[in-house]
Amino acid sequence: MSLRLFNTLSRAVEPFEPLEPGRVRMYTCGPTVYNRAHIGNFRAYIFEDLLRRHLKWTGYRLTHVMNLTDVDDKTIRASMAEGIPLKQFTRRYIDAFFNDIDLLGIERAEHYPAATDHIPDMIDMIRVLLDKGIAYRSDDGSIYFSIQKFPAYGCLAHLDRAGLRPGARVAQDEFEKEDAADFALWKAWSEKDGDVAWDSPWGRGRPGWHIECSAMSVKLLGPSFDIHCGGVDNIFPHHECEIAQSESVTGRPFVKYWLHCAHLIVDGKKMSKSLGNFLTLDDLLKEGFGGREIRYQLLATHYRQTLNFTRDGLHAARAALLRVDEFTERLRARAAETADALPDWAETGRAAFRAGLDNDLNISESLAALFDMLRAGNKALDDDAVSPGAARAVLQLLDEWDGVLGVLKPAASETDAEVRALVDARQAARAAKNWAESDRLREEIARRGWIVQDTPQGPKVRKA
RNA sequence: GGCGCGGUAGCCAAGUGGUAAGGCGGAGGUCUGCAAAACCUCUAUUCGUGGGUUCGAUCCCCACCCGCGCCUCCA
Repeated sequence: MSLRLFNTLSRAVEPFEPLEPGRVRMYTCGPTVYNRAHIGNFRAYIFEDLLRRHLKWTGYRLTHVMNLTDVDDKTIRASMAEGIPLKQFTRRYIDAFFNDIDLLGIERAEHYPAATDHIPDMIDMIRVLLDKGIAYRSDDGSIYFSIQKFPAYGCLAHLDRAGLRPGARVAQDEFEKEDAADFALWKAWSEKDGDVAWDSPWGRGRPGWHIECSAMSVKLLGPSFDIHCGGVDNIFPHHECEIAQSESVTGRPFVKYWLHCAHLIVDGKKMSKSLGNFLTLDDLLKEGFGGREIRYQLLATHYRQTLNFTRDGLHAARAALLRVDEFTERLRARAAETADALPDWAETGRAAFRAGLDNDLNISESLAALFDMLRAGNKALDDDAVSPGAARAVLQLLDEWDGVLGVLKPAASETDAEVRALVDARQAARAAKNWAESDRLREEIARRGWIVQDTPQGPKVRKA
């Protein structure tokens, strides 16, 4: 069975067939770089990372673009509040973003275009829309997209034009629009923008948010591409607007598969600053959790399901990963240099793992396959029924899986000389059956953050 | 008002018209100087509630209850 994905356009799971055989072009909405990203953002990026890795594992050549929104109301407001140039302000959060995704084991996309580097492309697109009579200029010099001119508007969100009820968030002063539902392609400069402005045929101003993604995706991936991802909140209006703009300009179908990631909640409640459960990666690292545990928890729930992020969940992730690590170590201790055939119990797991991910990235099925294999493998090791060549083959399989999950390999942890000396001293005490001294030394080692385990092969040390 | 999602063991979380994956936690056991880890066994007669369809429903249909999302720039 090959890959099937849920397409928001059809609201159904469809077989995945790229526009060009063997090649996938994918665009994912990236961060707005005005503050530190929160774990909800990372949930989306980790889902996209899983998709990306699985596509590569399947054998596709992949071009993945993730944009950086480095100009919008929030970036402008925040940089002006600090009194520093926009570019300098956003640089700080772009750096933080890359630092964070590294900590979470998120692979780099092929391109990270920044909106401010593509203003001319946006202007070109807007010009075409004006020429076609789809966009219009208002009195203040802003340009709007007329949704009346794009009958399919609403196809992604499955919203009727008639069903669009003006929400509280429609600014009251936007009287210059012909229709309240029209959206801005270009915003004329206003005092609030400070020195953030670009010249255009319609005067100074800046692009609207939606056109940024249309311009950069079409430029880097072409008029039609395979996959576009984002959080569910982007379905409307952002992605709806992208479709309207892009298809109006190119006359071609914009995106074949739209994939959207559900939100997460923290301790059963919506994440919000007022509830004090608004979490950034830094917050969790300060609490002593590692990027690997955080990645595991964010990864382990199916992407279309609301995820409940909890400290308990992080502890559960830590325990589960420890089991994986122990299993890997047991195999390593047994493995030969070269691999033989995979044992039956691993062959079963191999198929099940793959089937899970192919089924719209059903990670739960795949993790179940992993743990089923782990149990069977441990049993076989206990029974001394694993040949060195088989052990190597299973290690290779785990390596292959980790290419997709990005979470199975432990972070390298090197003991220092001091801890090693304590471990040696403890071994000496144990050999002398001096249990009191042995236990005291174990305490000593624990205080330095390490756990000693006595095994038939001698003591093993791991980070607490 | 419109569109849509979800309610499965203490917690997290899959799943299917044929009688409940997996993880964490918990209990007992094997092993161990003691631990730890690992392994074995156990831990939902039951899938929000009430009807219906069916030989059979957690899974399909209807109603209801509860929680949640979107309806113009929040992943």
